[in-house]
Amino acid sequence: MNFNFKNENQSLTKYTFLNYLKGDFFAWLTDDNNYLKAAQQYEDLKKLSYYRYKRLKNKNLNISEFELPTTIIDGNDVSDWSKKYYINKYQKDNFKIYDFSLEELGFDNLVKKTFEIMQKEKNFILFEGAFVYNGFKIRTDVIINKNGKFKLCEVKAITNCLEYHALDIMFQAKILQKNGYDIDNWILKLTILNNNFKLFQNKEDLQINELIEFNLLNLFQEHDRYFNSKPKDLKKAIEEGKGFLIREIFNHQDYFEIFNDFDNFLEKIKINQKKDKLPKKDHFEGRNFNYLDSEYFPFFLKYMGISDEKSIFLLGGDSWFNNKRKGNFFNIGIKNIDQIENLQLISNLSTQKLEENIKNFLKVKDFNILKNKNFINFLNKNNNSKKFKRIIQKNAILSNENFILNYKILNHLQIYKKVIYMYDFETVSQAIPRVKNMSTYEQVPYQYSIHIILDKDDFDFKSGKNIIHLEWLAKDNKDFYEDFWSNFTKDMQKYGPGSYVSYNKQFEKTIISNYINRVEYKKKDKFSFLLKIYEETLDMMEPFANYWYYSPDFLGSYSIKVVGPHFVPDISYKDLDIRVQKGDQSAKQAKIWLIQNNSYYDDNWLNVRNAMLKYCCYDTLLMVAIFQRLKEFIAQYNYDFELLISEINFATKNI
DNA sequence: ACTTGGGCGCTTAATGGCGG
DNA sequence: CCGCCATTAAGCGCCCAAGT
Repeated sequence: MNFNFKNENQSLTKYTFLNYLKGDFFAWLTDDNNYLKAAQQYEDLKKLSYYRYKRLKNKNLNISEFELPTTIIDGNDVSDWSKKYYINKYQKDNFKIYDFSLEELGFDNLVKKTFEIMQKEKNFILFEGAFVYNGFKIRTDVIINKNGKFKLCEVKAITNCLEYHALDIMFQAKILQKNGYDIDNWILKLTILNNNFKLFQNKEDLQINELIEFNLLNLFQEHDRYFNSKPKDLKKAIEEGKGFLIREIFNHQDYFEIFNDFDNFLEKIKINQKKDKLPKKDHFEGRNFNYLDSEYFPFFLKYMGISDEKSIFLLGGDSWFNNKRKGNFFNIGIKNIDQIENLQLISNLSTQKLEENIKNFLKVKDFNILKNKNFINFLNKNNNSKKFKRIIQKNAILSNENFILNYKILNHLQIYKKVIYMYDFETVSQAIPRVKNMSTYEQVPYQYSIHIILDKDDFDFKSGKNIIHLEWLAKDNKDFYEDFWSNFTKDMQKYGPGSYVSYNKQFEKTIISNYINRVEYKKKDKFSFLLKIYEETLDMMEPFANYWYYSPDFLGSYSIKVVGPHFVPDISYKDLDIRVQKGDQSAKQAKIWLIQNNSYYDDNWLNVRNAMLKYCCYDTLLMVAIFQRLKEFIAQYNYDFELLISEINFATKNI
């Protein structure tokens, strides 16, 4: 490899710092200059983050809203409203307002301007102040000065705070300290969204933006704590003094050295970022293995020479196979799936509760357990195949064969009635809701698709025999919520009673229950049918989530996007409109449309709408296809029910 | 009378799957 | 980014027996 990168004008920001905590490789690659030059050599990198490459290649390129990730759309939205929140909150104090977010002076000039305000002014609110220390540039979301006392707030479009949020704001605090500010006497707060917020419809005639403003002081909350994971009740947890003070991150054992010897650490980062090629790597490092979730992960593996075929990183679908554990396995030399053969794949606790013969059975090595009749019968009878998913997963990969519990699947398929309604909701969630009575990040349904099988014993998804497709998509962004439900209620009864089915029913059930709870003051009987759907909905995901059918192709996943193509590889995304092809694009289109409120309703929207209609039928059609294939598959077998109900007789000679 | 430690069951934390 | 769900790991109080 004789390829050298010359790095000029590197950008050192708080993200450089935060990324470096995850690992030097990751930090190096997330530098724009480094990335761009590396991408010229490694084609994979271009494909992995197409928009990033496109943006960096052509700096003058105007990225349209359609190309912005939804997190950016929400981030900008929350940023805008947080300013109104602070202006509103300190209205009575008559503070001076400085907003540098739209200034085009260049960073150095902003630093000077910020410095002047910080020195001379008293009683002000400053948005997007600029500071620099030792080459590291930061922009502070909000700085408030009240009678000489400073307060720094970091605004996040989230409803809880984790360790990396604490690191984020405390890095800024450290830079301010190095600039000579006495941060020990500053108030440091994380400003987050209040998930109890509701866009109450107090006055009928208020426009949406007026309504948000009306509820504004309840939209945000400030606090100074972070948690290892999200508490069920954040408010209660804070009141009880749970969690950790963000200030204390300086004394956290993992970060103590960094913040105590800050200058030295910054130098280490600078040296790393200036390296002329990708840092060589043969093991995973960092304080955690979170960076394994990065979009660049497939590239990491390839660069480290890790083979795709039997890598332990293929194992997923189980919190036990978390990135940290897999990374640690790799570091101690367990790199391939066959090397985990001897590891205890079931927890001690689970093993203790098993019958002795099963325990012995699982100890056997070099034994094709997935084909063993006794094991299959044991799982068919005991409904606990999910407990053995690691074993199923590992052996399926090693033998490259499917694992099937016919009896379980047959039982599941027999529950379905003659007429089957396969339904799917398309929803959009926004950090700050634009639909009346909605709360932060609440999923708003704007589109549904229903495939109806008129006779479960006589249909075909390819010819369309006995298959009906119904769909609905909001026509404009005004008050579509009620229309959605009245149309859905009507369509779900159109061909009489039947089974109601969705994939991962929990999601659809939540959407329905949100609506039912919201309108309970209205006549109950009007919603009795929705309640019936809520209670009776079957889950097409069940055979896969419970490992009754497992293919090595699944790699631990049972998402419809993995299971669908396994059964019907001939249905593909190829025919779909380019505008809704990529991942979550459909939801993004709707989100833009909702956020823009009334301004976006034009011809462009109508084109997008047509594309969205085309896409929506895909998932429900897949459900019909999966149902049909599963039925055909099971029909091949002759069932020996005598065997299935007989005593499990373990052949001791095999143990 | 007091301390210590193992075993037990219950609760809570941590992780990652699913949908969007 | 959200909520919800499942599994596993860790923490806690409790009992009881053995030791000091």
